[in-house]
Amino acid sequence: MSEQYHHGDLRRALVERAIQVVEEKGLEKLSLRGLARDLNVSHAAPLRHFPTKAALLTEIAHEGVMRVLEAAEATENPEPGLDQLRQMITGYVRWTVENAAHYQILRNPDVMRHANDELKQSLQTLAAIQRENIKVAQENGWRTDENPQVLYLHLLSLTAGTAIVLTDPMYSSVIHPALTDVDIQRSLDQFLTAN
Amino acid sequence: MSEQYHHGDLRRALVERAIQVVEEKGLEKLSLRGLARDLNVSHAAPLRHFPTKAALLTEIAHEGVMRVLEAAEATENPEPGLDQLRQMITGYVRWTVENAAHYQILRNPDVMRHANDELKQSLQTLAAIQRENIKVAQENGWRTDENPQVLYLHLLSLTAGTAIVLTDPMYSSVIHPALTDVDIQRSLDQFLTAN
DNA sequence: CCAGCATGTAGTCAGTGTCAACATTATTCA
DNA sequence: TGAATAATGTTGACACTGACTACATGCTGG
Repeated sequence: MSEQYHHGDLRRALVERAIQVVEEKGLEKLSLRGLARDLNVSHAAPLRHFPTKAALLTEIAHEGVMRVLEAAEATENPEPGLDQLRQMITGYVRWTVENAAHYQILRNPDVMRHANDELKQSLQTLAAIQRENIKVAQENGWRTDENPQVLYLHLLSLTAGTAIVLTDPMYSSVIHPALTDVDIQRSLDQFLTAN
Repeated sequence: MSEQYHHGDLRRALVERAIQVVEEKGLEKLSLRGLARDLNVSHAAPLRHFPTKAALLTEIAHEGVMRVLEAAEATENPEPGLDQLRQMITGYVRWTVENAAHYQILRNPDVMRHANDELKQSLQTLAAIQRENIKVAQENGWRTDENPQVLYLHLLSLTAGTAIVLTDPMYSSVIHPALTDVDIQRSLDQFLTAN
């Protein structure tokens, strides 16, 4: 058991501690050297696992998208069509609310500027699933005469927007604190149940 | 005409150059010292106008919210009710698309963490106007039996979400490039025209 | 077993935000 | 008007950061 020199799984520890730091102190306060200190490791050790700070954030973002994908796909008894679409949206929003800090890293514009192919690919996959669900819902009679592109834009805006409104400090002072899960679901359903 | 020592209106120049830098190079690359260099002024001069970098961003954010407010209120022939609501949403989204860099600063979580009362107040004003417009629309027969809180959450999510989807690089690879203003309007109208 | 690789360390560099001490210009009011 | 004072700008410093290099240590497979 090498207690001192080698950490064990520094790579993993960096990712987890980074998310924790963003929760506690905000993205602004996240630094590689700070992480190194927290993990009792020299200031340059993180660079052995991530060549750059942006690479660390990219990895975290990629992991976030994968988790969102799981959450959006974790539908119970997915009755194809509108029901599946509904569960997907709800799953997405639920994950972002429960992982607000992780989600904040994921939607940092500077992360996307350095996005690697892996991250881009996972975003494409998420988009494909969303488009497919819209298609199936339309085949099952939902808004049959609406342009799928328009429906996709609306779906994306509503899910991302709801996630942000519920997690971003910018909106916390403006959103009624007594908002319940039922209210959130009702808001999302405005889009789904309308004909 | 003091050409050398005094700048003239350094405060204003800092705000404008900062927005420009974010457009050109991203928020990540914005630095007070860089701004000072660009404006041919010593590295500490900006601190005479903004005690901290966060204060500069806060000021820019505040100005942004004020402009959004104008854009959201600039309704032509505002027929009270749904029409006014519609024009407000469209104005908001249009401004964000035309001022994507400015909007990006505005919704930086780290800005909100250091928000001053002025900024908070302007956000409250915007929220009040949105709520009021919903109330009037409901009084004029739109979705009369829906909870106003739910409608407000939905409105906020849809406008913010649409703005972000259309301006954030994260979504540019996923949104169809041939999306027209008409498509965007149709997406927003999903919420408004439904009964 | 030991050669090579993965991982960690120490030292350094340029760039940054912020502060304090000082310099210059603008403004106010006796 | 002119001198005190406020506003604005400069210089120099400090601690912190991301990143690079050279070196040290531990691990693993031929």
